[in-house]
Amino acid sequence: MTFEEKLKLLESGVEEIIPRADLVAKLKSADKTGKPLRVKYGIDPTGHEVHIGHLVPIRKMRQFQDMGHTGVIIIGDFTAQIGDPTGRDESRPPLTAELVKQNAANYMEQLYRVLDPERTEVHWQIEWFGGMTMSDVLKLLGKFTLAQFLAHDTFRKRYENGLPLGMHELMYPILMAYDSVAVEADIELGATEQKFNILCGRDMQRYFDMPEQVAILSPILIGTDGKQKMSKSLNNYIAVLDTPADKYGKAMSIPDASIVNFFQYATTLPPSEIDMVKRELKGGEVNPKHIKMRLAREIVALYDGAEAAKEAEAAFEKVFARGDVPDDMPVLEVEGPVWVVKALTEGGLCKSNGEARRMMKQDAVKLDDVKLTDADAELDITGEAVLKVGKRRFLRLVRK
RNA sequence: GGAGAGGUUCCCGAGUGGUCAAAGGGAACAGACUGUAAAUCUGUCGGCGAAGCCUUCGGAGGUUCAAAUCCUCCCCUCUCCA
Repeated sequence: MTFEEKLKLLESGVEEIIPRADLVAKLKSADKTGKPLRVKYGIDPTGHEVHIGHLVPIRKMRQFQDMGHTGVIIIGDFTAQIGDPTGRDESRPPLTAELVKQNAANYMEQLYRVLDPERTEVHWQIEWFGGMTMSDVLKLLGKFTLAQFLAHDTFRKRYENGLPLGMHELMYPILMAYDSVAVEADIELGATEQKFNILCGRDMQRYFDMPEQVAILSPILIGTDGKQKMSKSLNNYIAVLDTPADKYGKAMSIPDASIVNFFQYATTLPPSEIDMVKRELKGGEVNPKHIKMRLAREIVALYDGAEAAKEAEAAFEKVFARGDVPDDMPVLEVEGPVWVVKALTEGGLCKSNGEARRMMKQDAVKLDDVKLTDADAELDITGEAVLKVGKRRFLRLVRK
């Protein structure tokens, strides 16, 4: 790969590079000296489920790794105690050390689906913050001013709207900034919402007489609802650990208007291909459904392989296009006649008896394609039968 | 420390003694229509084998036949003053 090609690849799918000239310079110097660049990305081990939105920068990291550079993952064991205030309008409850540890382990396992372990360094903030004294902390704090922070939308809005804003939350960008000093980052990756935090890192490095890192900001992946950013709390995410079938299904549920966005940021298709997708959508000759199917395939293939993608598609077609039942579904063994409602709750199709009754009332429950409406009915199965709630909840009942 | 405003079901938000499992909106779920798209219409949206009962309105007590609503204490948030 020529230098130009490399640069082009690294710039693709990226929202902003600050400053671009520095990136070019750093890459050139790395080429010359053979010294890999240190590419940082910080994670907050607050949850344990990684979704594909998180992986936009991680895939960028992988590209760097493939060029011989080093990925540096920071586990934010201290920042996790704060909770990233960015984009939030409320404070987050702190986590226990135990939980943080567990979350981090889960998180890394998922990241290694994308990252090259051979070229990944993992550091915990406690490595450098653990030994700091109050006077060290004060020194760090002294580098920044309140005005700087109030210039940041998140803080200003919370402040102006009279929402609680903890002092410790102001520490978040400062801790993150110092991470860059500690690991001597050349580049920091993050979503655009991390701009402020990452730029604080540049300031901090300058205070420590260190070359400043380059910020490479990825666009924020929109959620499957097509409206808000992908996030766990909005339940509009595709998780790395979702089954291929779930990934496929979730991808198919995105609104047409978001198809291009997903192609751009959730797949590895080259820009030329994406242009073609755009043209197809605009032309109106291809049913957007088919374009979306390709998208779904691409996404599944990225994490689970092409084979799994094909299978997921076949299963999807079977269930949703032909109204058939899937091959794989949870099984509930029954000894004799069962009360429908019990079967629905015990099989995990409904959360409560009440919900089960409601579903029946709403004509959502079927046993082998026969609508069930009597909530008092007993099911007497011979052999096996498939119980279905709505379009996508299935359970195989098996008579013991 | 002083003065004031608040904390309601997933979220926003109404509710100031019974008719309140709590208006309205959002989200979500289900049905119709479809392409697990959008838009639209309809319905559901605490738990219990459904009868009535149980749990819920920051927390703990209290008044009352009856409390989200009144009283006491406590916790938390915001605003203004210092």
